[in-house]
Amino acid sequence: MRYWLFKSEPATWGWSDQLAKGDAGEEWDGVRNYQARNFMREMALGDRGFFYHSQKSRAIVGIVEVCAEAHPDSTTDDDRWDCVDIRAIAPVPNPVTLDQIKSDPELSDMVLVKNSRLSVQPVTAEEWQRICTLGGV
DNA sequence: GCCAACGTTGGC
DNA sequence: GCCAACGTTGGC
Repeated sequence: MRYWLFKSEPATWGWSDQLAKGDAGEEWDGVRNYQARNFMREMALGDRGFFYHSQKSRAIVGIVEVCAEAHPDSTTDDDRWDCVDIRAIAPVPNPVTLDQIKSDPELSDMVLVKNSRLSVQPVTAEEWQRICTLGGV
C-alpha cells in the first residue's frame, strides 16, 4: 500500500464536506496539473491519504482511502484529466499543522514543505508513521 | 492583501 | 522549440 496527501481549501471542499459523503466517497476532481494527475493514476484501491487544509488552517485533519482508481474527471470534457475517488476513514484527533511539520527534522523532506503548490503528492511510509504519531491516530 | 514560486499558454 | 506573458496557488 502507498500513502498520499490530498490538499484542499476548506472554504471550497473541507474535511466536513468529505465526511458528509460517507463511505460512498467523492471524486477528487478539478485537478488541472499533470504531476498531480500522474500521482492519481498511480494510486491503487485501498491506498491511504492525508487530508490537508490549505490557506487559513494549514493542517492535516483527516485520513482518507482511495475507493475508486483513476477515471475521467466528470467536471470536464478534456480527456487529459483523470481523478480518483476517496472516502473519509477517520479524523486526525490532534491536527498536525504545517508549522509542526516544518519544525520536525523527520519531516523536513516532505513534498508539502518542498513544493507547497502541488495539490496531490506522495507521502513515504516513514512520514506517514511520524504524522500519525504526532496526530494521535 | 501581497507576493514569490510555479505551471501553462501562445507567439515567434 | 524557446521564452515572455500570464494566471493560479498558497504561505506569510
